[in-house]
Amino acid sequence: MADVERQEKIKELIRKLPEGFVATYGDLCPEAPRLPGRVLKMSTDDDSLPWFRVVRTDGSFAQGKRQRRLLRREGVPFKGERVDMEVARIPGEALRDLA
DNA sequence: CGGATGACGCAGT
DNA sequence: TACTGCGCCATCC
Repeated sequence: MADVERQEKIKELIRKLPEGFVATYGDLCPEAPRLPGRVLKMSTDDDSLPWFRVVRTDGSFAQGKRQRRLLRREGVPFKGERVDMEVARIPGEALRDLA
């Protein structure tokens, strides 16, 4: 089942996200940008997943103030109401290189 | 089993 | 920057 594989890999990548940094849905799964979102939604009970470190390409995020608070608390750089992607983003490739 | 849905991305307007 | 349309894929109905 390649489908499950893909979803597990996404979770795996999310777990690698360091404090203070973020990745986009596209970074987690380029061939299906919507999948990461589905995965997170399906596992909102999984505490091991730093879901708030996953944001959109333009730096906006899906979980409003709640997510903003968690990000700021980690020192993630902002640009207005959006994350400063130039500084905080960890591209998909780089993320995979992290052990 | 076909169509709608969604924590999306991207190009075009 | 905002909104639109289209593509993407696993789930839902």
